[in-house]
This record gives sequence, structure tokens and C-alpha cells, in this order.
Amino acid sequence: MNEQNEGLRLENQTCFRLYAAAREVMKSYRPYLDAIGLTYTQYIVLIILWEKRECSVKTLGEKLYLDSGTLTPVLKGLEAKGFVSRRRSESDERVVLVRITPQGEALREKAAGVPGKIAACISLDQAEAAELHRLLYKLLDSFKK
Amino acid sequence: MNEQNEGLRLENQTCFRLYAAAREVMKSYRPYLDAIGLTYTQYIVLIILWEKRECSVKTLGEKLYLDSGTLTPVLKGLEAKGFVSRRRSESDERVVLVRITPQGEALREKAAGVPGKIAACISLDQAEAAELHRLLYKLLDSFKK
DNA sequence: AGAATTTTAATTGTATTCAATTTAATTTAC
DNA sequence: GTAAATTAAATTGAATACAATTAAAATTCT
Repeated sequence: MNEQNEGLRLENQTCFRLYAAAREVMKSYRPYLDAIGLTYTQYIVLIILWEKRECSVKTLGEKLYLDSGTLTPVLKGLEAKGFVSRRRSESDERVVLVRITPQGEALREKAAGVPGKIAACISLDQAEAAELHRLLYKLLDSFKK
Repeated sequence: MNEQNEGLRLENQTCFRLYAAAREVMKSYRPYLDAIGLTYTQYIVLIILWEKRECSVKTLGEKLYLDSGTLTPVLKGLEAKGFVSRRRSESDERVVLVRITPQGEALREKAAGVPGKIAACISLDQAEAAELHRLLYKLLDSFKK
């Protein structure tokens, strides 16, 4: 098999492993997020809002690497459940500000145990997890803008 | 901020970086795959078939970490484009065998340059890429079965 | 000021992804 | 040998993702 075809083998494709690993990890979230009535996308939106309280759709998108095409329906879902409110900014009517509600704030405690449970599912030791964290940061950073 | 909340911060979540990095990398495939008329999912199915020529849906699913709910429509799409054929196994009628066609085989040459182009987009050096490859293998492996 | 450009969300359409169910075929147990 | 259990795909339904377009508001340029 020549070099060209060697690159086309699945075992050699880090991108494929990234894609597959990401989906497997997402799947492992489901039981814990189901228990608190959230999808993964809703969960990461709330992670931002638990810290920042209020945030524009644009800023959410930058932090989560998602666009309004994905976020708008997710935010509507969170609003329908009463976990966030949405309103136009007074100073710039183009901007929609998303704010955590008291009910959304209350979810924070229930979610606090999730990261630990996921970490327990993952087979990497501390040093490996830290290195993966660093490598993914470097990879992600290169895609910014 | 206490330890519980520290775990809930986005910057500390390797899972989020994995999820975001995987999507960014997938996006970088698009121009190259668009040029040969494939989606990423179709592309990875063909990667298997370029090597194995014929494969059951079940085996494809095990290799790609996908189930028939995802694969069936993708395989129908590839069949509609003439890149694969599908038939029931004679020895076990439950099994659907997917086979590469000559047109599908012909795509292999066009796809041969894709991995190199993606690698060029990625900001990791050789050693880092190898380490990421290894860590993702370990992570993925722990989800098998 | 007023036109052209840019920015921000929402909308639309396509393709995934996955859980849950269904159907048909095969294997296992009794 | 047949009923029960298992297996492999397909189907259905919900939730993402993302490109492309649209609409409204703000900014820039002259």
C-alpha cells in the first residue's frame, strides 16, 4: 500500500478519532443530563450563564463555537422551560440578551456533580487528561477567527 | 468560588473542548469534501470500503461508532450516487452487505489528497499530533462495548 | 444627512446523530 | 421441533449542526 493510501486509512486519522471520541463522550453525558432535564447543548449554554448571568447570543456563540442557527432553537427551549429569559438590548436592538432565571440558577446545584461523574467515566490518568486538555486547547485556538 | 463550581467552568471541561474541536475540524473538511461531492459521514464510510471492498452495516457501525439509524440514510445516499451497492447476505438474510462500486472506487484517487490538506490546517507539531492520536485512542477504547 | 456596508438574530433547508420501536431472520432453550 | 430470546436493519421522532438567506438595526463613508 502506498503512502497516499496510508493517509486514507481510518486508524491513521486523528480527525476521525476526535469525531468518534467526542460523540462517545457526549453520549456518556446523557443519563446525568436526562436526570436534570437538559440536553448537552442546553447544559453548556447554562454553564456560561451560571457564571456570567447575562450574555448576548453572539457572545454565547463565540464561547461555544455555535451560530444563531443552532442557538436560537436551544435558547427558545430553555426559555420555554423557564431557565432563561430573552430580551433585546436597549442600547442595540440587534442584540438579544439571554439571562439566567431563578429556576435556571436553581439547576446549578443539581448540575454541580455532573463533571465529576463524567470524569470518572474517562479512562485517562491525571497527567494524560491534562495533556489532552492542553492539546485540544491548542487545536481549538488555531480555529479562532 | 468553591470546588464544585470550579468543575462547572467551561475552561475546565475537557469534554467541551473535545466537542468543540471535533466540530471545528469537521468544518475544515467541508471545502475538500464538497469538491468531491461527499459529506464527512459518507467519506468515512468510503474509507472503510476502499480498504475492505465489502462490509456489513453492523461492521461499518462498529468501526465508525454509528448505528443503523445513522448509517441507513447515509448508505442510501451513497447508493443513490452510485458509489456503493447494497444487498442482503445469502447466508444470513438479516445482514446487509455494502459494497464499493467502480464509481466509488474511482473516488479514492480524488480523496487521496484530503488527509494531507486537513493535516496542514492543524496547528500541532508531529509529536503533539502523535500524542493526541494516542490519547484519543485510549479514550475511545474505553467506550468499546 | 443619506446611501452603502456591516452586524446581529432569526429563518430555512439539508444532513447528521441517537434513542426507541418495529420487523424479519436466526439462534437458543426446553 | 417449537417457543422464546437474540440479532440486524430499518423506521420514527427529537435535537443538533451548519450553510445560506433574510430582516432589522447600527455604523461607516462621503
